[in-house]
Amino acid sequence: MAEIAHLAGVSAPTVSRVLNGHAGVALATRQRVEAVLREHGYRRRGNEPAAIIELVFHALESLWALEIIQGVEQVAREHELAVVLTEMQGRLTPGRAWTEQVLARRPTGVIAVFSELTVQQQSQLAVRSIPLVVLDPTGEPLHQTPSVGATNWSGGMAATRHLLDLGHHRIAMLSGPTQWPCCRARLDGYRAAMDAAGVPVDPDLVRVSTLYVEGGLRDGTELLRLPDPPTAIFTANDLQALGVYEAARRAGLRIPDDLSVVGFDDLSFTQWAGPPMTTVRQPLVQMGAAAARMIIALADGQRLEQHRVELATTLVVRESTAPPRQA
Amino acid sequence: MAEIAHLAGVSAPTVSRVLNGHAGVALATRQRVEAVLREHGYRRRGNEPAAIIELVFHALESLWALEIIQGVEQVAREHELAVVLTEMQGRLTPGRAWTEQVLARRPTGVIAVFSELTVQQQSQLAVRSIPLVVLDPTGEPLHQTPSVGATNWSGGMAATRHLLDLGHHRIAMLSGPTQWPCCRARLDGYRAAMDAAGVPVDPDLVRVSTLYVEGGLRDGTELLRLPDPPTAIFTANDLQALGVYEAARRAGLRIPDDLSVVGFDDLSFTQWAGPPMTTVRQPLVQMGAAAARMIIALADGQRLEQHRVELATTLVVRESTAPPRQA
DNA sequence: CTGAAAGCGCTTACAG
DNA sequence: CTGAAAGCGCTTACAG
Repeated sequence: MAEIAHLAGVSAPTVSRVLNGHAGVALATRQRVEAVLREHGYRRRGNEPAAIIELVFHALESLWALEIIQGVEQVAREHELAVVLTEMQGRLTPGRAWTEQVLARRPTGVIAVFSELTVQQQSQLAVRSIPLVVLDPTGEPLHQTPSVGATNWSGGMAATRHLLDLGHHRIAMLSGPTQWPCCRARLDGYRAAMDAAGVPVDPDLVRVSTLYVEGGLRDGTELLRLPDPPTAIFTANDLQALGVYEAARRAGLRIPDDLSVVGFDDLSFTQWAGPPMTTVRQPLVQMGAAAARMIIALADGQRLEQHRVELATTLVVRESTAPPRQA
Repeated sequence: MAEIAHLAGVSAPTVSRVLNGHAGVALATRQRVEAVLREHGYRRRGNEPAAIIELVFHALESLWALEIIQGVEQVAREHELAVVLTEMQGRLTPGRAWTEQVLARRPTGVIAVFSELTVQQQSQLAVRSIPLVVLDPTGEPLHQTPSVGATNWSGGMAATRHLLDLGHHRIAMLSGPTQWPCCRARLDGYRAAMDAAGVPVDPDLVRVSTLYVEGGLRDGTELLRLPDPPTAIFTANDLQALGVYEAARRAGLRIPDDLSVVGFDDLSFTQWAGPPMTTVRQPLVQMGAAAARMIIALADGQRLEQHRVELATTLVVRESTAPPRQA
């Protein structure tokens, strides 16, 4: 520490303050010290990283989260790392309390799922050489933060092409909030497939909804009430698709006879839905495992081959899609 | 440490040597120091129990697990405790590696869900004053181990009475493995309701199945193929019920017109099933929270008011139950 | 916002 | 085998 202080041209107490995230250090000083700490891969003595991976979720609500957890658990188990799970009750950025506790635990690494850390939080981790990997980033991924995702654009494209191939033209897209890259990519994939097929996209048929059953029910109902309703709806996730199922049921429409529906994720219940759902599979377990492996590689001082890993999606055709009635 | 040294009439370096097991301390001195250390419950600084709750699951597969996790997270968050999650890949007893790692972590407490620890594991925790609470024990609950569950017997009774009240007589029960107390209690509740109504239980209509969709599908199919099939099926959990939905669909039967189905758990997808499922609600989030609160109380040295806590189940009537066709 | 000084809870090297 | 002294790697309280 004395060495760091000397190199940064400050005193030991100042380095101490930076390390512990205490307030009352000028920004410039803090940055200078942080730079030296980073260069030197500084580690407090006796304070090797704990055999812990921190796993933060914005929310723990759906099977989606559970599959990711399983993937992380799997790799963590192989490396004898404990998994500390935190849920943020829907918030996308962890609070101060979380940061403090994580820094105190000195984990081997942090995986943030569907969330983002502030620049300050990221630098606090970086200073302590705690690697960070984001799974399905919600913000503009900072070019430096390693992240894992799925080939959402291709998935959107495959789903839409499947519907086009069945003969559908009035294909609606229920998107998730488009500021989230994963949702935006699915929507873009849909548009790309429509364009490629020369089918114009009717703006009335594209809706931004929430990623829950309720969103699918509400916006699905509106779509079905249109004067010229869609014959097929591609949704941004399986929960939304389930909402569309319910909207169809209430409208007295049968799936797939009167309406085709495609989901996204392939959570386990989709195969037991009535009817079994055609959906785009995301390999969530593998995505969790990939993120954990990246953490381990980074903690080991290795350089990542790629900062952004995208695992392949695959279209799973089941019984919720069929040619349109008129065709 | 200075205090210990003073009380033992030695210097700090000597205490240090004893603590670190260094050679070169006279036996008598060592014993005197050790005695004082023990009396004072000396903890090297940084060796208090970690602010961690260990949460072990036999498996992380269903929303069932996720709700319990949420409850534990909630209480842990309030008390600034981290939750370390372990999945045992289906095994009901954790292995040696887990035990070693947990002992090294010195958690505030351990919650074992749908699983059991060996007597040795329990005593290793007890010796270190690490409290243990079991949620839905799978074995004969050792009378001393605190546990949390739901009123499964009453739930089974309520579900069955609901079907009887609708006019059903040929009511089947798809049970889970009956060596597990929660499953056994649901089955007993079913029998009790049937007996109370004076309706004899046809042994052909009681099956022990697995707690998964596949089990419900397989055994539900068999039930429906009986010469005199049931008009209603009460299942041991929602996944099984979903399997029965599929069995009915394949048999060309409509729910609830041709067959009534009651689930157990009230996982979120049940309200979006086709048709929305009548089921017995277990307050899983609260059960997780209750287990965490027991851990905190025990770690705090409090005595538990009761060693076994059972939270109330409630029947949620939706659209999968109706009077039998013949009635 | 920063550093010199003092303090903390140890451990180490050395003298006896 | 033991302790006084020095040292280590910090953190804290205070003065400027």
